Amino acid sequence: METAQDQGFTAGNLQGENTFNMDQHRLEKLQKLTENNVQPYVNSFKIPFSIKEVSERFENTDGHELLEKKYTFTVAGRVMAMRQFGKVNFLNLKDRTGNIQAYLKKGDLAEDQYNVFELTDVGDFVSISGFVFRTKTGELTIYAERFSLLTKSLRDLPEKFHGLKDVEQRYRRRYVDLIVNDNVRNIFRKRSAIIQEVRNFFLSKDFMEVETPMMQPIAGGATAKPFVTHHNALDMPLYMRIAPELYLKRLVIGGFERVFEINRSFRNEGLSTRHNPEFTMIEWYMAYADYYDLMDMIETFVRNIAIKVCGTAKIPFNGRIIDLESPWKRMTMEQAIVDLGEKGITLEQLAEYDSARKTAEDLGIFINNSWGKGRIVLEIFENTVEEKLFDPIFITDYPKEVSPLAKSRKDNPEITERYELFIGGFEVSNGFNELNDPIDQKERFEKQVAEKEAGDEEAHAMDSDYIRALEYGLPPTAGAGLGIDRLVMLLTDSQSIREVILFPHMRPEDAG
RNA sequence: GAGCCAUUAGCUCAGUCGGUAGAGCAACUGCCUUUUAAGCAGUGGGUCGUUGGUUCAAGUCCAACAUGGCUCACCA
Repeated sequence: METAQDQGFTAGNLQGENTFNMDQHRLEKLQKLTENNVQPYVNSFKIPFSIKEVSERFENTDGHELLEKKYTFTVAGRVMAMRQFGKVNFLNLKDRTGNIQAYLKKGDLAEDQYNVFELTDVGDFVSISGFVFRTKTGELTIYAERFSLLTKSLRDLPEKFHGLKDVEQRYRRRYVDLIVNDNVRNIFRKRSAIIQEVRNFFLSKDFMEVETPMMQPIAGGATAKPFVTHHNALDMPLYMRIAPELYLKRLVIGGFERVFEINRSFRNEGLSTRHNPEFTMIEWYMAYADYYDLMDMIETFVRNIAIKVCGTAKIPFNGRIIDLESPWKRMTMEQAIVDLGEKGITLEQLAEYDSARKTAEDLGIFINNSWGKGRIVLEIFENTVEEKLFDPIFITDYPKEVSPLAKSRKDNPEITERYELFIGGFEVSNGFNELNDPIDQKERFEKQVAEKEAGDEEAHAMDSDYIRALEYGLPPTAGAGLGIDRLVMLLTDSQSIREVILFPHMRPEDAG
């Protein structure tokens, strides 16, 4: 049998280097185990039942019946706590489904197994076979008749009571965070459930799930700086996608009238509690629908997901309750500025460039000379209204100037048929009737290209193939994106996006 | 990119006016046959983020740097 020593992996030489700062006592135990021909890392171990299956089966069985019937099971998991009490020992075992207590008594176990147990630490993976009983306090417990070590852990877990709190260490060692902080585990379980519910909703509406390129020759579909990479064999630059939008609409043109993609996108911008360089969203496109249909869909599925995942549509967030249950408000951007923004602003002030600019400047908002009225109105909205939007609200009638891919209204070409959804003070979703006039689209791209040449790194590049695709004909289509990370933040009462991303981006630990 | 705050034992944290580094948990050694933040007695554990500076003397004061958090800017 190959031992740790054969692999040059001994306590002695690890202590000598001590590169990994492992616990010396654990290394000594590891060495003793290998000296006694006990595998500290077994190759394979299979168990028929999870801890939850065992504990749920007997949760209503009283102690007398358990002693009489002696139901015997094998469980496996990580040792989370050990309490020695004379010749008996209690340990808490944890697997993906839950916790159960085990009881080990010296003399009841074969001596060689008890010797292995004595070399076991909190953090090790073990398996225990025995019958189920209840302790004096009534706690369901496995009475160990067989014990084996499955995997030795060489590092101490954080303290049992306070756990791991240091935010930096929690993100850098998310695995430890997940081992000891059940609330963190639950956030990511909820995240997974939310994504499944989103997927199920669209599948149930006859949408097709697709995958489009993450590396693109032209990064389009949003206003954002892309990450750049390079393809060696083709000797060409490639951009990490900032949105899947233009590819998804090509698919609608190709006849897939209802498509969605749960996608990771990448934006080369600053980090914040609401921005991670890579983030997850869902985009969906639906032919023969308009942006009112999109708003109806979102309201339905977000409310239903909240009920399914949180058990209620009135969810706690940042010390308040967000009401997802009542019908969601819809309001035009200019009306929102008047009703919800700084007092004293009128619709008339927002109607013309000069008065809108003066209104903005009076509010201390910086105005670039190249901006038109639409951009100025958006700035006023973002500065005075956005953070106040706590309960869900759809803001509609976005200016054409800031909506290069949305269709203009027939009665007012400067306004697009578009909404943005705000919940909890930030944007969660954005959707609109898709611009399908290739000539109009080409003109808007050209305008963006001019802005790009003037120095705006976030302006759209010309995507000639997309124009060509539109020339074949895109049916009347509505499309939307919804930030999954932000939805998860809302439904888990997380104030930082990094709390809902398993491995948020960090600078290297050893920098400098 | 800017401002503010933090960094002390494996973890959670104290550390007063600048005067030789502390606690709890964890670990280790004993005792204890139904404990559960078990208990009792004892032991070991530190480059106080890094590098400079001031001072007789720095965890403590100053500066720079590193990492993180929050706020702002950019953005979804």
